Amino acid sequence: MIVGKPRFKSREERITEIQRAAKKLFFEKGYQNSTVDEIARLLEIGKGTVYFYFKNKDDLYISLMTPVTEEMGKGLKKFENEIDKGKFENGCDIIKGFFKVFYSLYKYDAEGIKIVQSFQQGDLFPKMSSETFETLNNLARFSYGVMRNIILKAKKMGFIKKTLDEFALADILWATFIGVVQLEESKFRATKKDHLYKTLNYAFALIARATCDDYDNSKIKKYFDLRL
Amino acid sequence: MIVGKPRFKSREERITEIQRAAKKLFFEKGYQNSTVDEIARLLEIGKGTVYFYFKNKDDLYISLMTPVTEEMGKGLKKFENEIDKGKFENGCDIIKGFFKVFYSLYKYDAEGIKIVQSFQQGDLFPKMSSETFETLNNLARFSYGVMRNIILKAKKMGFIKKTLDEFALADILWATFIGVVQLEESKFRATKKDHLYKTLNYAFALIARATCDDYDNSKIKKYFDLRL
Amino acid sequence: MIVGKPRFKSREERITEIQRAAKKLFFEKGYQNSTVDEIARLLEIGKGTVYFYFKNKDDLYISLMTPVTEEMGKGLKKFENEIDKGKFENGCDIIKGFFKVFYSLYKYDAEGIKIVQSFQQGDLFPKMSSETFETLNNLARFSYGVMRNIILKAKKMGFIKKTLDEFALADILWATFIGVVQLEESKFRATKKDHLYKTLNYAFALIARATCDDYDNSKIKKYFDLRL
Amino acid sequence: MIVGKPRFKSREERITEIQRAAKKLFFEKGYQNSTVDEIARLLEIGKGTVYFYFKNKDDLYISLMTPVTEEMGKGLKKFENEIDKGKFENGCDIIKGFFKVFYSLYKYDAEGIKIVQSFQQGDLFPKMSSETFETLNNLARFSYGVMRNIILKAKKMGFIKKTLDEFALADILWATFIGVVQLEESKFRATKKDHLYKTLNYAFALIARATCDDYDNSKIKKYFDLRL
DNA sequence: TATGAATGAGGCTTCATTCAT
DNA sequence: GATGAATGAAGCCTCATTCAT
Repeated sequence: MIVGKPRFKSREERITEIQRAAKKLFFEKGYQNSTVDEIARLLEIGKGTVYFYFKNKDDLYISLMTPVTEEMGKGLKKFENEIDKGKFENGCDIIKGFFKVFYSLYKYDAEGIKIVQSFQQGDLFPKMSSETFETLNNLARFSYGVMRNIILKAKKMGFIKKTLDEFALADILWATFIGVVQLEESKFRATKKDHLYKTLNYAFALIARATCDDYDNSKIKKYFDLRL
Repeated sequence: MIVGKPRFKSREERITEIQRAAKKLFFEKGYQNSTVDEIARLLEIGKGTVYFYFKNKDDLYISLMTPVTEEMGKGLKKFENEIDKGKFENGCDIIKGFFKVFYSLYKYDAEGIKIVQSFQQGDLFPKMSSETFETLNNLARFSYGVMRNIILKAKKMGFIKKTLDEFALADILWATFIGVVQLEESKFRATKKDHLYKTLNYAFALIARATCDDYDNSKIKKYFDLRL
Repeated sequence: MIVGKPRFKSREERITEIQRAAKKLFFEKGYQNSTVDEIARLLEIGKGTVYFYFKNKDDLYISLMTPVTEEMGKGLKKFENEIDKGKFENGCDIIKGFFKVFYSLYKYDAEGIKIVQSFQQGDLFPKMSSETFETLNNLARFSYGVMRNIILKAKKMGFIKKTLDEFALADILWATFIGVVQLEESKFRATKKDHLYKTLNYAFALIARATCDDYDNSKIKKYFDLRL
Repeated sequence: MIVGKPRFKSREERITEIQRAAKKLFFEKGYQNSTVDEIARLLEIGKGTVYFYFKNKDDLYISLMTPVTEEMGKGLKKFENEIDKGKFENGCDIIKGFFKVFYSLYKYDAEGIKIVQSFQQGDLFPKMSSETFETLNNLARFSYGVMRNIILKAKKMGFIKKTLDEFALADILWATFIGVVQLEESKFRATKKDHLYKTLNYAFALIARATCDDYDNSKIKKYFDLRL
């Protein structure tokens, strides 16, 4: 049996390296169109090495969701803390805060977000172990919890209308983010024109205007830099 | 004239039948997890028959997008005509109109929408012939055109703010729809609770409030049956 | 995708053909050293064809046990019937009868017997579905039942000693058969000399002498053609 | 002289340790279903260490046959010596002597016997170097030689019939042992009831009765503790 | 001596697609 | 038109073996 020279790297390096390559491929061609073989070839490592660090292809795939999911939790928590410290002055500011957290997330890991989306689309359910499913769901639930808390605080501080439903609003904020990302990426593939920032900003400006009690156009102008 | 029962189903019938079965399976298990064999078995027809009517599996898959895409075009066109006939009285009404078109579309063909989404996510690009791609893109562009026209008309009629960007708004309407559908379906799989109508209605109510010059809460109440 | 010409055979033919090839390979090289690929190549059929008729490699393997197991049941049942018809005249005759059933089984399907042996050795337990396991166990239990019945009848007819334990004797008859087959095959591989018939006959002659009340050397001579 | 604890185990210790672990695994799950990794993990040593002491997996496997094969040779030789010293008084005693050697062998190393069996079944032939094959064959031939010698001596001493064929009888003794072990282990796996001793004893009692000139039931009773 | 990360040949299995009937 | 047996490329995964440390 012929075995090539092993070139050693630290566990962390390898894992990151493999995840990066996997993400690149998954992003370009979709999960099902990417093969483990290709990931290995891309890194010039053996196929077996991938399986040394990940139980199977799905495990690798799902591991890509964790960083972005955790990052979202962290970002939202930090956001909440800053609200507690009085760093936000009105509702527009709060909605802009959501925008910033989400857009940072996109900048941090666009591929990861795509994977979360495809996870949400349910294409992986049959293949996932129920533990993994639970882990991911817990992370997601945590983020939702923080989002709702933030909305409740904003209501209490009189920044947004007290009549708003924090469950619906949290859903809509996230859904809008995901929907716009998906749409703009699709358009980008066809036209090579990147309107993500602009459109996302516009969408959150609309939400700001709709949710803030005391809004006037000057605030929209200030926080979103546009006139509605 | 008396005619005996036809031994074979008509071309149209067969095609519809196969598409229905395929859609069901694709919806339940995803494209890659459904096999042509399974589709045929579901219909109790031979596998070869599927290939008689569709060039290949991808062709079948892509064909499922057409009805929903066309239906959207038709729905929006009809909407536009009704505006021209003066059937809408204000901006809330218009946004509610969009909601109705989109929600009808969902009722008409939820699976089809999922397929459009996965198309937008780019999972099929490598497999699609450029002609098919063009056909679908044209249908999509048509719908976008109608949406923008409607927004322009609403602006002209003074129903919504003149400062609004019809390109951004059309994107956001569609993105919000897609994002909410995806999110709520994902939640439905986990919780079996269906909040789609409620959340979608809430989202469009927010957009209505944000976009209509003259809104007051009574109109939101009237058209969306809720208080913001 | 390039697909070769299909050459059609009847379901039965194909199954038999595949089983024959598999048996040949398994016999020559053992289960684990035979590949599905090789079976297909041997028959000049596609690998997929094997999987069209057998759920998986184990299923194919296990299917090879059925004929020999059934044949044994049939052989023993026939033997029992003949005893009922008074066709056997003494204990030596009965033991010779067992010899004949077993040796015919070997002639009928030597490879199948080897597979039964390796099954008994437990190398397949982890891989077998519990239903298959049950099916095979039931067939085996049936044969054991018939063997014990025959022994009981022989006791009742005064052919063999009444003190004999039919459970132990049934076990020993089968164990001796299996043990001798295994040993002589092993020797055959090394020396190319086939002593199976001779040794098996000798072994059953010994058992005959040990179990029959009324034996004398002339009966051993008559039924086993040798002097002890 | 005071000596510090050795940091590393001695060569002999390591080898024995690895063999013990390997035997345990091979016995439980079969050769092909056991991995080198698992053996190493069981011992909490590195996989490479196994390869330091054994050329490869097959080498390790085959090495497991040596102790039991040697032990058999020793046991039979000791048996022969005792016969020479006049410690056996009749044929039943001799056959019981064989039983004792074989059953001790089983107690000494049941797993080893299983491996010898699978070797006899030929599952390892393709993988074995011809030197190893020769070594093992020589050991086996030696044991057979001793067995035949014992039988010849027993004949000369008038303990067993002079007409008996020592070649056939040696084969049958070993084959019966192997066959019963295999059968009873198989039954044990299914029923958890251990009848090995009982059945083996019964089988050798039958052989005793068949081979000894002067037997009467009291001797069977004395040496095998049962009535035939 | 001992380790364990790395390798890649090789096996099993799936399934889109074809084509003789 | 309709069928389904046959195909084989292609993918996933295992694991014996190596070798730098």
